[in-house]
Amino acid sequence: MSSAKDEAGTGKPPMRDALVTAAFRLFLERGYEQTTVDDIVALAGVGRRSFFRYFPSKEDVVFPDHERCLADMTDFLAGGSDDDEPVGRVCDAARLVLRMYAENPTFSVQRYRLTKRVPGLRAYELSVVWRYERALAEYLRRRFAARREGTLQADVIAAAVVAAHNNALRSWLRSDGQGEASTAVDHALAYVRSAFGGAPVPPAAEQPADVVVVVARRGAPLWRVVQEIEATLGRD
Amino acid sequence: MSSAKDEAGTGKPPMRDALVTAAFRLFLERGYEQTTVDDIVALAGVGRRSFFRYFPSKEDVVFPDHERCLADMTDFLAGGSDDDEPVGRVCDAARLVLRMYAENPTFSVQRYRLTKRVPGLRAYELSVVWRYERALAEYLRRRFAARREGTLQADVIAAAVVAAHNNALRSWLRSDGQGEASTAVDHALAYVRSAFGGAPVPPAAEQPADVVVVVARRGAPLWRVVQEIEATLGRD
DNA sequence: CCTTGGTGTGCACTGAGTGCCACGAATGGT
DNA sequence: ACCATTCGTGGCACTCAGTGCACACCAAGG
Repeated sequence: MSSAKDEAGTGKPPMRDALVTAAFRLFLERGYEQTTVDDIVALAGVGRRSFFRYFPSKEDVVFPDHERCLADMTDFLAGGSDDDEPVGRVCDAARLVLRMYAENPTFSVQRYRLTKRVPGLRAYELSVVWRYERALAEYLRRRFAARREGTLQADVIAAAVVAAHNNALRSWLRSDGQGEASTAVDHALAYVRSAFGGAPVPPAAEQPADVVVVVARRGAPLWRVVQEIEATLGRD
Repeated sequence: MSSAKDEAGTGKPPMRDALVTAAFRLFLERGYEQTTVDDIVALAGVGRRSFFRYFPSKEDVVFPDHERCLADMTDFLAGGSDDDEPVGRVCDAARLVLRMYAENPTFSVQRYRLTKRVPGLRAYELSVVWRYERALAEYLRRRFAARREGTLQADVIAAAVVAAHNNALRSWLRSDGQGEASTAVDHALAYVRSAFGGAPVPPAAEQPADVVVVVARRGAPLWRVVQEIEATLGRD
């Protein structure tokens, strides 16, 4: 029904947006589980089959823009240079997600209230967040390839960045999107950076590191280890 | 069918175990998605309705013991005293999960291979891990209630502990359960503790390690670092 | 004997998701 | 103008997970 014409300027399919708005209208007024896909397509005036053409599952309609945001994040991480400080780069990547949420505050708050109440949506959100975390961790693994504990550090730092980001994001969502979201996230990410500070990346350690890692073979002479530590730590 | 008697000593229902073994036999030989619940109950020789009496969903049969482990973890965290160092307590709680995996190495490895290949099971595992992480975070939030950034630190540290634990656990699972799982997890958790200000590395490892990693915050007193190294390295 | 109560089972139903095919509207080549 | 292809869409039937309900069985106990 209605127009088969695309809106000028955007190449976006209007049907997809119609499904999202119809779905959220029903989700908000009668609940997620009480709304069937048939209800959504009836309200949107489209066939049931078309719903699953745009969204592989009913849960996907709740997170319509995350696929795009994930692609942006991977592009952002792939586009950096090797001179970037890895942890800072990952924090900037996390800010992309925040920006997406901040673009539609009311929508984000509605979705937050929905996912908080529906266990199935919380579980689905976890898989979405997990993909972001994996993207960050894979980037850090590449950057930390030279380190001895590179994969461990990459996984832990990625998890910490995501947790800090989500902590700030959720507090912003809980306040109905009042205030500037970026300041809270900056603050949370600063905490992570203070814990994992710019680590000593071997080739070019430009900025001073907060943490120094020393690896010693068991049986190595103690004076040699102390000498090594004093050289890097004692200067502070 | 079969015995209606409980096995002496254990109050476990035998039907539940029969369903788990039947399910895994089919999952391994023809895949998870290619196996229906009807197939499982047919092999186990029970009614279809009984499956859902023991497992709320098909995915739950893959993680039959996590509910119990989560209860153990919350009990463990609730049973501590206020004198405990919070981060260390949380690390010990994480070790409970590792212990559960290590109790049945072959089963754990089979399940790992399964969850790695099936996206639906990976998503379900995320929700399981999330509940562990929430238990750790809630504990830390209580312990950090006095701090100004208590909830942030609690969330970030819990996420880091879980990530470190999972990193070590997965590397152990990838090696078919060879070697001692606890050493890798101890190592990974030591990294997290070093990053978040707890004591550098409190307990000396029982097994002799080939390398000793010491992580020190810049600005920490040198004598303290040397003392820590001497305690672990010098004893050899 | 007839109650309870717990446990296992059969049946019918809802709803998500899929495969297949048919229809109509562009598009494109001759 | 004609046919052929493609694409977006809708309709139909089907599988399968999960649920509600009722019934059968078996214990203990009046």
